[in-house]
Amino acid sequence: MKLGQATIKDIAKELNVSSSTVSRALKDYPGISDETKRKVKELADKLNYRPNAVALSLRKSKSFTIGVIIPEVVHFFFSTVISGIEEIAFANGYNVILCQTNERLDREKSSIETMLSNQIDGLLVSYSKETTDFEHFSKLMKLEFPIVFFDRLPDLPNSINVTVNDYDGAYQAVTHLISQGYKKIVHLAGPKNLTISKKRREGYIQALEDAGISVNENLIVECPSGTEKESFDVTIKLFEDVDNRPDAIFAHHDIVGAGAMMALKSIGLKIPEDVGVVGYSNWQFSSMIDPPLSTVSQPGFNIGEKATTMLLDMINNKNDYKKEPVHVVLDTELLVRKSSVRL
Amino acid sequence: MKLGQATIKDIAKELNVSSSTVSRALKDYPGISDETKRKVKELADKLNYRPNAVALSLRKSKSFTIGVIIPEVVHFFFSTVISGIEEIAFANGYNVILCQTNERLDREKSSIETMLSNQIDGLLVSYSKETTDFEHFSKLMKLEFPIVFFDRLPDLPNSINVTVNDYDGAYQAVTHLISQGYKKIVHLAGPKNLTISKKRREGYIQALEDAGISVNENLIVECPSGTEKESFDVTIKLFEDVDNRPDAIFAHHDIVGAGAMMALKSIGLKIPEDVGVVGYSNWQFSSMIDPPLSTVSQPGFNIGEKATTMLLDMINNKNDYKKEPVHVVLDTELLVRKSSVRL
DNA sequence: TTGTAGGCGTTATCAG
DNA sequence: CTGATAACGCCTACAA
Repeated sequence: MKLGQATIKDIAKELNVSSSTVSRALKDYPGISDETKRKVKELADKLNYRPNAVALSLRKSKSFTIGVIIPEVVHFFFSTVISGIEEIAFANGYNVILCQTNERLDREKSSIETMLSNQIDGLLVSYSKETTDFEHFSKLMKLEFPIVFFDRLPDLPNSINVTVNDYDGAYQAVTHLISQGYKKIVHLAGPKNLTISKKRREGYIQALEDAGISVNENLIVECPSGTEKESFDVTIKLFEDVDNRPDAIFAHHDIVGAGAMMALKSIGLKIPEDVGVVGYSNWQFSSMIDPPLSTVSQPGFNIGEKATTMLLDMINNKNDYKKEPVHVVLDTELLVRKSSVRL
Repeated sequence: MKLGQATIKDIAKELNVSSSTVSRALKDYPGISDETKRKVKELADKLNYRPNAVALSLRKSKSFTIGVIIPEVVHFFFSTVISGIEEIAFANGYNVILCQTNERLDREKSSIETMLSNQIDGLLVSYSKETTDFEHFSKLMKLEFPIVFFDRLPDLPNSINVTVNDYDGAYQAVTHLISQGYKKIVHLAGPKNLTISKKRREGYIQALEDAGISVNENLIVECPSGTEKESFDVTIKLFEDVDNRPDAIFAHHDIVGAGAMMALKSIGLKIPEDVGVVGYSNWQFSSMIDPPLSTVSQPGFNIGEKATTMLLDMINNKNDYKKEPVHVVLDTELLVRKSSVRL
């Protein structure tokens, strides 16, 4: 800010009027002579006047800025969500402050503190994998501070949530595998404390039960870190017993699925002939790997849009979400590709 | 901000001291009795006092916020850069306001206006594909407003720049292809107005010349949008003439490379036996496609870190970059995978 | 139609 | 050791 930005005062001084007159002229208030308005606007233009949003924030106790807490930008899914958030925020004159937690709770907490210091008007949150206690959120919610959670939902009453139908996505994926004749289906699951993981697991279990296949807990293996390497190792282990191998994998996201595919190839198993694989999230790469990975597509952009729209509604009291818990569920879509089709 | 946040005044009133005393006590100024300090801090704690960063910004004419302008978050490369930016900013007590331009100039301009209104202390920019005139930047630079450009560099004297060595990356990639015996190497190039495109093209040309291969302009085809579909179509066309086909492709990024690979497969050509392919940027998917795509890896995270470090130096006058144009060039790394190895 | 004064939360300066 | 005051830029009730 060495910009030497012109202020209302500067304009007032030069024109020999008061700053209130300038302020009003700039906003086309009634009861200002056209002559004055013209002069003021002209000079403002000439001086390249730009209202100081910080002063405005202070004055109005409103910053027109929303905070976004996400685990990691580099996750394709989250980057699409951010796009949606940005779009709506921008269209409504709001700024977006971004903080990634890198899946760490301490980072999450301190980011929120900083954002609050900066007087954000509301918060969009997808919390970290380390977060199991939600008091830092509930504290704010009790004070009626606007928060919308997306993708990862807290175990809190009255939270406002936007997710996809993870249960249904998983159910569809597993049902599809069953329809292709796969019988012994592994679930490479996500961290237990995430609702999305729970829901996907439930969908997996229900699909099996509805097909009359008994659920074997040994076939549900957690891949908490979600890296390719982790799922590679887990998969190798699962397929160790040559006489008793699973014949399909439902992975809780595409990277995990891709890691599993590499493992399968490395031990000479053919996809989809020997083993079927379905992932989750429709990452950018999923259609390009070999064979193309079937997956459950989540509408990330829409999630961002919807969550932001709701948050702005809350901020501007257009809608009273307080009366009941709200949970918007967007539909997933099963994308069937080669990795899971053998009929 | 229905938070009813406690202010210094509140503390002062409750303790029957002046706000200046509270302010000083909170910051451990000398000349405040330990007793007072204790009381103030205790109460501040109890009231969950949080300094109002907006008021501070106004007072100090400094917001501890930097703006970031990028084309699109969903580009893997940019998301890694953001990670690097965030990391350094956060570590130094700075916030990050993010705006994506979606490759549109009007959006770029208005984003900058908004950010300036919000009194950002500096700007990190990778401009849009539509941007050919840089006056909206040079205007600010003349006023000594701190700006660091990364990845896409403007045609401006005295700009502070961080990029990778695109020329060298391309040179290495093409030299590698030549070393594998490929002779008729296509370049699927990026938009002409981007320096990165120019540099990569130059590297491509130089590598050919150094190997004594004459450059055929028909083999340099622009893929401005950079989508899979576009490069698919372009590739199909390039290989139409069965008797006179190229035998290798150097793509200006991995998506373009992947699109080309799909096209090659669709017309029955084998990679790398018939045609070798090298991409650029090392997208997440590149190691997972079939065959794994050779590529030039750019250190996105490091670019973000470096650019932010430099920007903060400028903001805090720790370093005087004004005296001469600065261009930090980080090294790329050629990742040789199956798509380009046939010897 | 315009001006004056006060305040949003904080801190620097000057005065006790 | 502590307090009063002014100022950052803007808006608005009240006054003229």
